[in-house]
Amino acid sequence: MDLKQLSQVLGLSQTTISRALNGYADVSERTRERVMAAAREHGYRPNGAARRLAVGRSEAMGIVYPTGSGDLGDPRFLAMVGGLTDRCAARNIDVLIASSPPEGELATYERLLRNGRVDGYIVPHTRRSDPRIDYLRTRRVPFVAYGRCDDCQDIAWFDFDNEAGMALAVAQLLRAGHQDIALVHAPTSLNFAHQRLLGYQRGLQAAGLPPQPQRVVPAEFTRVGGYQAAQTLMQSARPPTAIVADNHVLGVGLVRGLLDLGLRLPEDVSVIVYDGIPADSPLHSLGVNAIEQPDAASAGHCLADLLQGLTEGRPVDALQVLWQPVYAPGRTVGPPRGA
DNA sequence: GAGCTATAAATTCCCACCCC
DNA sequence: GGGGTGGGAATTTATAGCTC
Repeated sequence: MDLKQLSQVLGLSQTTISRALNGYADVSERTRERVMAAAREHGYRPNGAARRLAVGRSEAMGIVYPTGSGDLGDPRFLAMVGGLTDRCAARNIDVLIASSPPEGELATYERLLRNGRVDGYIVPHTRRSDPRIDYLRTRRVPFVAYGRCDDCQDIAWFDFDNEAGMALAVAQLLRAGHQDIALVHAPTSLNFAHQRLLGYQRGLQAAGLPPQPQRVVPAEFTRVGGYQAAQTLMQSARPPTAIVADNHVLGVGLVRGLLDLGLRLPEDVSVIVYDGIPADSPLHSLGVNAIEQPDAASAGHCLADLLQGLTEGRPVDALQVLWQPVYAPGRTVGPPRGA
């Protein structure tokens, strides 16, 4: 049943029915109740396409992820999306996930907007200099960055304190007696990797240790990257006594690589993985020490709330949220070998 | 084939009507 | 006269159908 048919059933205009159902104050309570009851009885639901046409909104928000990033196999990303979807669904907003080749991301953002498919965006995996953010800022499209960038004072964002988290990891290893700590990190064009590198340097500096650039190993943002980094570090003439992986994708590969080299954790080398080993990995049972960003689903809720705040016109500086990561003890940090 | 018109379904601005 | 109530018409974009 459509609006026209419902209006014929009730003997009221389409206007009155629409306003009664949408909570307008200039409809009497008696008429509203009558309309609501008839809508329930006849199973009336506004036609979504027509509604979107009339209000000029898609009532959907988008996430564009580059193909090959591995996000859809990432339990943390999926948990965040789950939380985001739950919160948006309660507001009758859909979450549209679009994949795009990395070189075609901006075109995908543009296409979804032009076709009226989304009203706003969540921008994941922010980069220090991020053309997606520059584009959305120019187009004046509501968006929330999931992560910060170098120039993010005037945008809404949600992030974890990556620098503090990595400094915390280094402090834990120092406390266990390690002085020779390596970092395996994702490309520092990604903002989180840049901040975690700063945290690593800050952690050493706080302990009065000199910078150890030879212990900083850049890797591809893949499990293979972590695996190769394990070999690079541990097959060198003087391997480190401890390693921190700056994310769980690299971390899984790193731990697999260390085990394949016949090394014992923590007797031969101590390991901390930022974000931890995902529960769906066979390596999860090792109990790898971690820096954790608790409750990804709540992060999704927060992102939805920030986007809502943006569309309600709240000031941007009230829409910048930084959560603190925590240290999760495990069984892969011990005293340095030979100690 | 080009150009114009009608139509779809819902929202919403503006206004008319009714009754106290 | 004014508040409460409800209706007319414009609006949105894509598309089918019609005329020339």
